[in-house]
Amino acid sequence: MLEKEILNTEEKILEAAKEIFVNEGSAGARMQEIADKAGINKSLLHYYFRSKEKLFEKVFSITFSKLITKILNIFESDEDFFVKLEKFIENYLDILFKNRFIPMFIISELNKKGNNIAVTILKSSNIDFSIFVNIVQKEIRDGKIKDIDARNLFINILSLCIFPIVARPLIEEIIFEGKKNNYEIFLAQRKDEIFNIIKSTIIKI
Amino acid sequence: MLEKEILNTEEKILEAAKEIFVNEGSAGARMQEIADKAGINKSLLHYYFRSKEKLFEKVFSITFSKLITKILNIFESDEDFFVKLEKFIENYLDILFKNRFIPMFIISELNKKGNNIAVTILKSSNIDFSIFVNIVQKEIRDGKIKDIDARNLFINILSLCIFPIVARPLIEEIIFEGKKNNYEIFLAQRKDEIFNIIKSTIIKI
DNA sequence: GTCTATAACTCGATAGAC
DNA sequence: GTCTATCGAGTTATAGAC
Repeated sequence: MLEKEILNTEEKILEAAKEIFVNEGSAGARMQEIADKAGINKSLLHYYFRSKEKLFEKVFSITFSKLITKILNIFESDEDFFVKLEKFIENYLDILFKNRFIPMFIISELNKKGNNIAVTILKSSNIDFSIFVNIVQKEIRDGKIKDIDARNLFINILSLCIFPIVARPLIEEIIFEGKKNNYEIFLAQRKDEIFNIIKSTIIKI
Repeated sequence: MLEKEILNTEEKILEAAKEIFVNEGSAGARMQEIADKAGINKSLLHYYFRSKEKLFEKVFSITFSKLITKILNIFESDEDFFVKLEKFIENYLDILFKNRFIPMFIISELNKKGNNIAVTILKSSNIDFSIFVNIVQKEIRDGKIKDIDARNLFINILSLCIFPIVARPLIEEIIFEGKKNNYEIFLAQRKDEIFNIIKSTIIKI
């Protein structure tokens, strides 16, 4: 019972902190704002997480590992590679669309100079990229796809999926003259576009 | 003479401010740091630009319009479309590589919530995207390229060029295990990769 | 665990001398 | 135009009551 109460407050804080940090960045976020959003007092934040820095560390770490897991695990089923690819693009764009500020947050924090907690977390996360490389190389060996560089494939997929989300304000304004609706329709239609582009880079002729 | 002195100080400030704002973001930047980098006193910043906000406005506006100009003007020559495309990718990747934090800065500031100066500047900049659309449509009419959506083409090119620069810390760590050199070699080799992908989306069969 | 009050500090901005 | 000194608002963090 007591334990549950603790978890509840802690979770409320983490949820609120995530929203504020993601929207405002580590430098722009205010402890007062996080406390307000969590419906608690400012000093409770320090009681649970000691400092703003430590709270940020926790939030970034959780948010980052969730995002990475979603990216790396999805190719691990036994289905046909092209089916997996299509599903991945479909699901991933949906996730990105619903969490549009997360990738910006991650990338932006990782690019900050100075002793960067985000980079420290990234380095200590030990992501195993070779899993993806092995899957791709198996497909190549089996003659299912062209002999391509798995690193290029990976970067191409992420670029085409993430950039339009991250650069949304720019695209919305320049291409769609600020019409939010048009941007969203266009984005939905882009799933096929992205799949076809990636397919054309790996398909055997 | 006096005028020249003014310009020099103003320029020194703008240059220093650009570096600090680009590296730290508007929220993370410190007036003291800008003053130090410009080799002047903090109060001089206020003398020239009144407030941090106004200084940011100036810096963002200049940086943004430089970037946009580079993107939109490059397709405006009379050369063959594929040649223009290849040159653009080549030049643009070089520019991005030398100014790796600029796109992150622009995109990051544009994504901030609240009354956002960056967005105001974007809206008032009146970028004419139709120039690009017209060029593409002419190529289509002339039978030089496939009947494609110019908006998709535009976003594909930018995605493939900008994302790898912006996501550099992530890519460098995940794919190249922190080896800076390997990332740079890989990026140089990607020029062809990007050109070939884009070419395959527009070439007539 | 949670709150109120407040200390300690950072930072943008201004006053005023030169 | 440029500098030194300093104010004052805003923020993180802590002390201490309940």
